Amino acid sequence: MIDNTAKILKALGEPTRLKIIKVLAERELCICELVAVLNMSQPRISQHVKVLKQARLLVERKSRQNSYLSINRDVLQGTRLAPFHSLMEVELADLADMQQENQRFRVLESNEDVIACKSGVSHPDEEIANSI
Amino acid sequence: MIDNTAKILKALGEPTRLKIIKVLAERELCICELVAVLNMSQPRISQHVKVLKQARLLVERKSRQNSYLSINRDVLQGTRLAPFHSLMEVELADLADMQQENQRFRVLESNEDVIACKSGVSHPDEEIANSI
DNA sequence: GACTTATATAAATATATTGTTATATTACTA
DNA sequence: TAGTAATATAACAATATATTTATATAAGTC
Repeated sequence: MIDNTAKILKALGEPTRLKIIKVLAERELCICELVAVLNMSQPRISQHVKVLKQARLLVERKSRQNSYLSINRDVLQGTRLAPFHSLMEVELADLADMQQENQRFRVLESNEDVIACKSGVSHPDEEIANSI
Repeated sequence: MIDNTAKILKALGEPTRLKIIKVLAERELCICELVAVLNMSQPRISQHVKVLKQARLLVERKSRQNSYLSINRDVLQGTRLAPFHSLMEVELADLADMQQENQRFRVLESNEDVIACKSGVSHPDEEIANSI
């Protein structure tokens, strides 16, 4: 119990991982979208996601080649760590630490890399295929 | 906000520090008592306590030469991180990970080192001076 | 002021973590 | 099944962390 609790708290106790959690609180995103929003290298995102998955804080849904990550509400539900709770209650748009991330998140659909990743020539996404 | 939250979660995300928090949830203790309960070296305890104080999770009360530590309820109050919350709700006595610590905690008053530390020849503690 | 005692800090070591670049893997598509 | 795209992993360097032993500091006593 001590070790598992420490593992979960440690997984949350890193700025990049907190940002991933905070962005995923908006909605499910795939790795390439996290890369675009956080403006970090793909291995860096993958490695942090791995830590969060190992702590069972994220769940993964595979669709085509994409890995969609979302918050595991079962583990995080009813959390009561005040500062974390405060962090999660603040709107992403109001979070001074994440202004750039928020900006990129808002225009995600026009991000070239994401478009290439999600609607690439090789396998157009259902939704995008329908909406275009 | 991100950085401060990460700092607090990171401070909590280490087994020894979680144990310190869990024991201090029972009652205020000085460093030498933590040393006795957790059966760890004094520098080790002091260093972890320093991290917890820097994250503002502990507050310190000085009495004679002793530093009494207690949980900063202002920071931890209303926490909502489920596994941490669960941990704090379990009785120390029921926590499989801390059976030995619990045992030492229950007999703290008969621990030689603690007696020496708190009621040493040089400056008997009020309470002990009264009770002997 | 000399001597203890409680705690803090320093120095050293071992291990862990983070981030980068390069490469592997896996799933799709043509 | 060859090629490509999305993600994972490996190898490495840089930094951070945890622990121990030894020593310093600071508060109390005589």
